[in-house]
Formats: sequence, C-alpha cells, structure tokens
Amino acid sequence: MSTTGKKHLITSALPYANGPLHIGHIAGAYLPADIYVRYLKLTGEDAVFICGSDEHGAAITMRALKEGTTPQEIVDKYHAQISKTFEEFGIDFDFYHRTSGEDHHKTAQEFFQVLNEKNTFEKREKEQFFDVAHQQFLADRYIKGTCPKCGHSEAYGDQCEKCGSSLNPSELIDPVSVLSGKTPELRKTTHWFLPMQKHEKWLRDWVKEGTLNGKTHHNPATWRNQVIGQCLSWIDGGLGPRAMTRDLNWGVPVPVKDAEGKVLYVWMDAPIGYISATKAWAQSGGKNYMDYWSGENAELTHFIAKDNIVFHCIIFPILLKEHGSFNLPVNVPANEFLNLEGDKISTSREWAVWLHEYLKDFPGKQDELRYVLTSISPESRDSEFTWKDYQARVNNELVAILGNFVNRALVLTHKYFEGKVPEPGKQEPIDLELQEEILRINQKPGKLILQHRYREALKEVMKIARAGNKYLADTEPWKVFKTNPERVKTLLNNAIQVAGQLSLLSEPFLPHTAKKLRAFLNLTGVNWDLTQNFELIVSGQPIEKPALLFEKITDEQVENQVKQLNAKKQQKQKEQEMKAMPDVNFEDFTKMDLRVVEIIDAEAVPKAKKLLKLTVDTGAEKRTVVSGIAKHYKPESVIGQKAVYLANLKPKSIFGIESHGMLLMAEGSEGELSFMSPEKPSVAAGDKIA
RNA sequence: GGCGCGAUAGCUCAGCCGGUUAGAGCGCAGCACUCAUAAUGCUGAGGUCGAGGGUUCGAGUCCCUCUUGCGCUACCA
Repeated sequence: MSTTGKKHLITSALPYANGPLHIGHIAGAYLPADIYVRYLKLTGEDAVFICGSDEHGAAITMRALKEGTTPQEIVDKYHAQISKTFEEFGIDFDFYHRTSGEDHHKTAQEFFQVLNEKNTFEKREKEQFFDVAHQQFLADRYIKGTCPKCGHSEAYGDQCEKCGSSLNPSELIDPVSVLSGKTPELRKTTHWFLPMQKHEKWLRDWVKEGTLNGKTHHNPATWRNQVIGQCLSWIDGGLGPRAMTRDLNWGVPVPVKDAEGKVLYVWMDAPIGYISATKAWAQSGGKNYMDYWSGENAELTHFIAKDNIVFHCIIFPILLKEHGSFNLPVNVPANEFLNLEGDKISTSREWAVWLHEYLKDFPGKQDELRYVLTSISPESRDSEFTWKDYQARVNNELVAILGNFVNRALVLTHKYFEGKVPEPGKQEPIDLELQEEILRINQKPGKLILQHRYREALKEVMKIARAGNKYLADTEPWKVFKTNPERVKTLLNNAIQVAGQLSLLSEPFLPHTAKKLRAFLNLTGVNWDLTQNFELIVSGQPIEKPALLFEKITDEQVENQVKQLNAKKQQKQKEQEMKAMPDVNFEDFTKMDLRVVEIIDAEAVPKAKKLLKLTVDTGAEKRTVVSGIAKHYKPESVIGQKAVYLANLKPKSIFGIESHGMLLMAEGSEGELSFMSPEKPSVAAGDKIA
C-alpha cells in the first residue's frame, strides 16, 4: 500500500449543545467528512477525525434561565444525546470532545494569551446595557423589547424571532433586562477586538490564489465556488473589528487582568475546540497532536455548512495565523443547505427530521439514510429531502439494484453449489469484459472522494452493482445450468467476486451494509488496494445463507413520517400563538390612538424593496406614512383602501422620508400581510377604534 | 438596493481550460427474462441548455443586460 505520508486532520463543525441533531446537520458537515475519513483510512492514510459539542454562548444560558435549570445541565443532556446519536448513526469520530471541559478552557486561554501578548487584539470601550439589580452586563440575548421592525413585543437584543431581523440591543423599543425585568442602563465596558481589516490583504491572496506568506498553500481550484465567492464578498466589502470577548458568566474566562465577568466569544472558543479535541485524542493514544496541526506534512480540512464559512475561512484563519504555530485549512468543503419537504429546516419551528427519532423509527436503517443524504448532498446548491424521494431511492436503488444483486449471487451459489464459492473455469470474453469494467469503475470513487464529490462517487459504486445485474442477465446462469453446469461455476464465481468488490467499495458510504456483506462472504480485512484485485474470494470458501441487505420502505411508513412532521409543526405553531403576552393595564391601552384612515396616495420608495410611501387621510389632515407592505400590495392597488392606523406613534425618518404613525396589518401564517378594514361603509376616515 | 451562488429532459442532478448529432439516475412506454425483495436487463420517447444581445470559424461552456431562486447585507414605525 502506498500512501502520501501526510497527516490528515479532519474536523466537522462542532454541533451546538442546545438541541438534537437533524438530517440537515448530517448532510451538511458530518456525513461527507465521515466518508472522506473512512476512505483515507482504507487507503492507509494517517487521518484523524475530530469533533465535539459546542457548549458555550448566550443561547444556552438563556435557555437555562427560561427552563429554570443550569447551563451545565443543558449541555450535559445534549452532549450525551448528540454523541450517542453520532455513534449509533455511524459517524466515526476518532475523538468527540466538548468545550465545557477543563482542558479545553485551558487550551483556549493559552491560545488567547499568545495572541494577547502579540498584541493581536485592540482593547476598546463600548457602551452596553447593564442590569443594576443583578450587577452585570447583559449579552444581546439578555435584553428583550419591542421589535422596531415588526412590533413584536418579545424580540431579543440580537434578533427578533418573529420577523427574523437581526438587531442591535440599542434598537429595541423599551428594552428590558431578562434577568430583573427592569430597564437596563447603558454603561461602558471593555472588550478585546480583533481588527480584521488588518488582515484583508493576505486573506485575499490566501482565498483567491491559495498562497500564504508568498508560498503556495493550496490549489484554489479545489475549493468550492460558493466558498471562495462568499469569502471574497466579505473581504472586498471590508472587514471590521470584531469583539472576541463577551460579558457573560458562561464560557471560557478571559485569562487576563481586569477581565472579571468576561468570557471568550463563543465563535473564538469553539474552533479552538478542534485543537483541544486533537490534544485529548493524542493524549489518549500516545501521539503528538502538533504533528497534525503543523508542518508541511499536515493537512487540515474543515467540514461545515455554508452558514459557517465566514468563521472557518476568515476569522479562525486570522487567529491561527496570528498565533503562528498552526496550519491553516487546505480546504473547507462547505455544503449548501438541505431543505425538507419544500421548506427550510428549522429547529424552532420543529420542521426537521431528527436523527435520534429516525434511528428509533427506522432501526438498523442507518445506511439507508446515509445513502439518500449522500445522493442528494447539497454540494453545489441547496437540495431537498422528501420522504417520497427517500422511499424511491431506497426501494429503486438500494433494494432493487444493490440488495437484489447480492441476493441473486448468493442465492444462486447456494442453490447450485451448496453455498461454496465455485472454482472458475475458462474466462470467456464476456467474463473478461466484466472484470475489466469493474476494475475500471473501481478507480473512480476514490478520486471523486478526494475531490469532495461524494454524490458522484456513490453513483460509481452503484454502477458496480448494475454491472453485476447486467452480467447475470446476459449470461443467464439459471438457464445454462441445465446444459452446462461447469460454465455456471465460472459465472457465479465472477458474480461473487463482484459482491466482494461491493463490500469494499461501499465501506466509506454504507459501513453497516459493507460489514454485513463481508459477513455473508466470510471476507475479512478491508483494504482499498484490493479494489484493483478482482479475485477477492478464494474458491471453495463457504458463504453464509444471505439475509436481505435492505427492505422496502412502505407507503405507510412514509405517510406516517410526513404526518408526524406536520403534526409537530402545527403543535409548535399553536404553542407559539398561545404563548401568553404579559398583561397590560387599560391605561396602557388607552395611550394608543387607533383610528381608521383612508389611503389617498401611494408610491414605491426608491431603493427599498419592502417600503411604500403612503399618504393617508386621518379625517382631520393628510399624513405621510412609510409602510413595509410593498411585497404584498402594489401602490396603485391600495389607493382608496381603509386601514387601521396608530396615530400617535413617534415620527421617524425612514429612507429620508418622515413617517408619521403606523399602519396595522394582519399577518397570516405564511407571512402574508392583509389590511383590516371596517365592514360597514358608514365608518369613515378619522373614526376611532377602541 | 449592494454582494455572492445557482437557473440544463416530468423529477434530482453531471457537463473541466469554448469544438463533431447535450449526458446520468429516477419516473414513463415497449420488449426480453424468471435466479432474485413483481426484483433485473435491453430499447425508446422526452431538452430552442431561464430570456435577449455580443465576442468567436464555432458557446450550456466567455462578456453584457434582463428575469427568477437561495444566502449575506441595508431599509421594513
């Protein structure tokens, strides 16, 4: 076996220990990495596959607060669940670590120290909300208020979950501390910023040309378009300073003086988790972790989904380069997103196929899901998982092509030769053609895997099974046996060898199946070099009575899954709707001057997608209102429309237009906006609503 | 609006640095076969390669404009 002598370090994005894994995670960052690593190892390469739970960050502390528990309890729960699910599913990490561990804290702090001593950071003061009652600064997530965009009263400081806008805490109307329920005050706090703008030049060369420190670092042609495009878009748009510390009591404490109550920004601490996980792995096996992180012989590859590109291709590389001891990734094969049944996967809306539930509902069918997710892997664009497609791929491909071929070969061998691999006789041209074709196809999957083209690689594997089926159909051993049983020995020996090849070729993609198949064939030892050696199984060797490798997925199973999916989504929707809003007193309500108005003029606001500039008749006067309804109504169609209007809202300038008051719209479940207008024509502009 | 990535058979997708009649899998139709989980094999129908310009002897393949999907970003009182 010849190897490159390289040391491969492969990482998959650290899953956030705040919820279970779903198929989008798997398709995005774990399954391709697992296939890649399994392949490397089969070829004798020195490869380490590292991952772990990302357990810090404000989202987890928030959740703990809400559920009346501690962050540690939450991450313990999900860390256990996630690592168990990975194991059951067959994502074969060499080490699955966690960032709440002491060793990780230590590694992350040392990393920070090195950068701090190199003056990588700029200390800066900024104003931030402070909860006086609890004597602490509030992370963005710890501030709630009314969303300035959609009016939702429960928006967080960083994001409104109703309309999805990302926010700054200072934008919120009536900000309130989640801790005390009181209005927080703005106070000054110091943070360590990473001045990313200083790194634009070398980053551009690194991403675009693949050069680092004037030397070739990687071949940019091997990087995916969307990765390079996304990075250059960020770099060319100008990078800015980014705070690497947070005021929070959950995370890795900032290891310098005057930093009490501060922790490392979760996005700085998490990728360092790759390093601490490698360390932990190396210690447990007597290896030196730096062999995999430094030197020209070591190759780092990050598997992620596209939402992580900026962190893995810009921020973390800056940190690594500044530190000086570590390699930068040679590739970051980021996947696009996997959609589900026509809609985006969403944890909060419960629109997901959860991996642990799949394993429960489809026991022993890990490879079926691995097959489907690899077949539709979102390598170059978003792709879509549907249960109907899952069923079709399992039934028409795994069952009918692969499973069926193996079954045919084994059943025939048992039927004619008492389950012993028959001795081949003279190989006819059709036999030699088969052997040549198999060896030729066998060369492809490995090359494609190295190019991170898993979908195509898997197709090549299926071609082997197709060739096997064709061989049987062309040579018809069941017919020939009546006249020439000697010839059938050769035919079935070849068929069994093809099944043997399949057990090797399928190993990276379908490890559970490969193992079963090898057990049928009594084949031990797996080694990719053997894929160029057609005759794997010696004649005379007994083979087992075959069980079916795959079963058909029934219509009922599929319908149940779709039903489950919809039921959960609806339940979640109801929950959110029913979530009681805090009581308000009548006085609060009467502060709002609600009126009927009639729209008398409307025009689109130039350069804005969602805005219309409306002139409304309030009965007493004409007022200008800017309203975000352009996606739902054309300007000319709203003239003459009566609507509900909040008259005494503070005016604000939007796109240079002074907007007075606000139109109130009904929002349907699909986000469609609708006017609410009086049902009796006698109600006129200016009439009060109470 | 700015930026990025897409738009190729009914569906899911390949098509590298431009070069003869545009490919695969599934689905569909017909035929063959019966060892096999009514599975398999063969044959076939089906595409003005999102639209329009341009460069070129020659363009899904390069350039421009437009339409459209997705993502990031700004605005959304």
